[in-house]
Amino acid sequence: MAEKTQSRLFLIDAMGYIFRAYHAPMERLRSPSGMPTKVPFLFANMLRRLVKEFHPEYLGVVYDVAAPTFRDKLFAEYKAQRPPMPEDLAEQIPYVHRYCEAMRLAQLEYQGYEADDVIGTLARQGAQKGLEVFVVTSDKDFLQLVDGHVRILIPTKEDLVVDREKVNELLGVPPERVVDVMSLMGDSIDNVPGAKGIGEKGARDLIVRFGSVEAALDHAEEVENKRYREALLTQREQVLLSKKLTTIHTDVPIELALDALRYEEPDTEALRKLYGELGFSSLLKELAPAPAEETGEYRTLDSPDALEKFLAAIEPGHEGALWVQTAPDDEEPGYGSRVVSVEVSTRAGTGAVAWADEVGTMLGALGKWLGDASRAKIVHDAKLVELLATGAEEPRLAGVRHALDLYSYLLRPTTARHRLEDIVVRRLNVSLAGKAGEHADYLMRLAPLLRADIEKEKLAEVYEGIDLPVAPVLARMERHGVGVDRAALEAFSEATEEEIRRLEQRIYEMAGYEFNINSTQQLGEVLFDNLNLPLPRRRGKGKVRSTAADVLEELAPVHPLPALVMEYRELAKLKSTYADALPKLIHPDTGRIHPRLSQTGTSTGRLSCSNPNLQNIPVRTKLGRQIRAGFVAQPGWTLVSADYSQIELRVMAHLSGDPVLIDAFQRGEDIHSRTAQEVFGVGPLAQTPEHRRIAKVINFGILYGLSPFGLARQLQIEQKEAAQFIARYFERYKGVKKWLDAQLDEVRRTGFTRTLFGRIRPIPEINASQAAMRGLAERTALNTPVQGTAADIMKLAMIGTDRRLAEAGLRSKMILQVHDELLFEVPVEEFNALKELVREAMEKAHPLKVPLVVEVKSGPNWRDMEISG
DNA sequence: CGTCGGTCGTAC
DNA sequence: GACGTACGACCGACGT
Repeated sequence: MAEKTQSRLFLIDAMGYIFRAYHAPMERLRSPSGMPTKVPFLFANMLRRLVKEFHPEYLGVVYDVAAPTFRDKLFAEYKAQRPPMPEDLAEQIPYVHRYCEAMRLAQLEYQGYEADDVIGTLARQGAQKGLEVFVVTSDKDFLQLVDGHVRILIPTKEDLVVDREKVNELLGVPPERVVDVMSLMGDSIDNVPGAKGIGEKGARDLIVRFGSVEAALDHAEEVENKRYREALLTQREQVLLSKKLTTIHTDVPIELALDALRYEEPDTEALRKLYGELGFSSLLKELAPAPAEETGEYRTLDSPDALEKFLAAIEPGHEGALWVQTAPDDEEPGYGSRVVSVEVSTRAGTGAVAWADEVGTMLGALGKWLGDASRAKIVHDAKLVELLATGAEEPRLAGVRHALDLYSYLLRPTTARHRLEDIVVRRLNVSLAGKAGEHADYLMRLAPLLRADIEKEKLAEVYEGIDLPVAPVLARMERHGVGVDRAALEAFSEATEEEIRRLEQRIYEMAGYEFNINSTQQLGEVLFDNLNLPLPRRRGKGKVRSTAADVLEELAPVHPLPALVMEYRELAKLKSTYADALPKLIHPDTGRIHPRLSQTGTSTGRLSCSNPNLQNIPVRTKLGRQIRAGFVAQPGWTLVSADYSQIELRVMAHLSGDPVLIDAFQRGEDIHSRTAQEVFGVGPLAQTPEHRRIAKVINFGILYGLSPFGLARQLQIEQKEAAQFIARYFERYKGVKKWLDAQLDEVRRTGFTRTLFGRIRPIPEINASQAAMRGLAERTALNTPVQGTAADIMKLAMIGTDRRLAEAGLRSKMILQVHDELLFEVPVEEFNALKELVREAMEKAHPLKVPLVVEVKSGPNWRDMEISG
């Protein structure tokens, strides 16, 4: 440890920080109970950083008191325009206090004095006592306090320390002149008027020239700039008043009581409780592990027989919890994961574990209970239990009543994680101790809590009717997997490798040297520094200039290199993401790929797919479609694809009730052509392909909440023209416009969107103060009910199709879902039966005001599919 | 040497 | 800034 020369005193401008934190863009941050928490969170993080980096010996947190101060008397309007504190800020402040208490920090407030003056006074006194003083604030006013002993610490990511020199750098004047500059500039936040017409630059120049506000006022006549001169001549009183308001007093009659400010070890238990309550899991992790808390009685079932007896002893009608434990290094268990133990529980506070040392015997013992639908079960991940604890044949898992991952997802679809550990921390504010049997115990404890929430939020129907019943369907899809043609993918990889190398050489030659084409930074240097190609306006928001496809496309007419890079990128993408990656995921036992279809991976209710993601296999370009040819049916079977035609636009027709849109779909019209007719007023016969193309872009854009800007960019037209198209669209589809407006209204009021089936998505950003964030929230609020309703319908179709397949005794297998498409692997002789069965199941999944239309195709692989019937 | 945010590109 | 939802490869900065 370095020798300490001087003790350090930190004075924190709490209210200043709190206001800034409140305006930080983290609307999502909420406690498990739904209260916004960004203020205490950022405050805690700021202090954590500060303690870690500076090891303060003395520290005080200074607040303002809600009482009139001398400034109020001095200037009635001072802080007058400040609106009353927003409710969602006020409710967070007590938690800052609680945090400070838990940290055992001194909290200071003095009746009748503002935090500024208290801090100023304490800082001076600290300096006089020989302390090194840091004032933690982002308020520029405080820069006037800086001297040899007092510095300002601006709490940002890098925690900027401001000394005399730095003040000069920031404001262009030394600390003694800060007040003068500020009182000319004014401060709209603190309602310090300043001089109208003089901004930061003007203020600095005037003070540098004249030395003080008074001198500048006295020599106003000499100022050449007319605006400044007039301002000084006409606003003398206001400027002098501003100076009084800005000046921080360092002579408040208070006494620095150092002993009270000594930094002490925090009260870990209080912190733990607070972090748990607020859902600060990252901070919680940093604390020492929770003391072994009142854990249940856990025991070991040391034989399959004992497990069977345990399960048999569960009274009919009584719920039992089941946890399937996979290998600890298996972060995302799925098909093929190894089961190391199973845990069961019938009463909160108890749990029993059975170790699966003999593969299969343990699961065998479970079978009877698992398959008995009259025995209600509580599990975490129903799909995983189905996948790992049952075989391909009967008995399957039956009688699942509570699936906690689905509960968690339905309640908070935007929360990143829904692991049992995460839910335990969120709901019960403890972390698991790692004891065998504990998982099943917590399933029992949590199930009634989450179930109550589900009912309160009116989510039971979507749970019972959609998300729970689709889980076993997904499990069977994962288990069956998808066949791939390894040789075809490897051949593709080799062929592209050669072509990629040729392209690389040509690119290097053109650039004049070798570089990493995959690095946007290096590519940017080649294009914009060396070749001096024109920088596209306003692209690239970081330090790296954008080299995205649309930028390269714009550059293509100027130079041949961008086109080569685009070609290189297409090949490199196909090779690395698909051709090389897919064969690695072929399962050694089955020779097939078993992607994970996640039911809790999206905010809208869609599925997501990973390991690998088969929902983004190329289809647009000819080259890309070669990858698609790598997905094949086994001999004697065929692939069948059934996709919904325009499902999202149909959903919007239904939700909005727009008569024109409904009419178009009821007549079975080409919807893009109809939109072209509505927007451009040209009938189908007079339409050019261009009309329809634009109409198509508009139709899709509407679903995403597009702006004139976005439409103009995509269509390469003037923004004004794009705005006309949109206006025209809404004129013709008035019902759509009305519905979209009503959606926004509702989300602004409630903070939630809902799909047709009641699935919710919280959108707290809808009332954010930052326009960009609010804009995104608004578009999200428009898109989610449409996308989510379509997803719900697709899940219903999957449930119905799965049931009909079983009833019909067909061997055909549903193997994949790609949002509006279902893929099946079908014995050729079953094809005709399957085709009608699927069409029926999908088109009748749920009746809407418009028909749902399904197109069925079949073929030997996923590329060469032909329409049939 | 792992983690993580940024950029890019694929799908619907 | 500027059109919604995903997953994943790659780079490069950062921390150990």
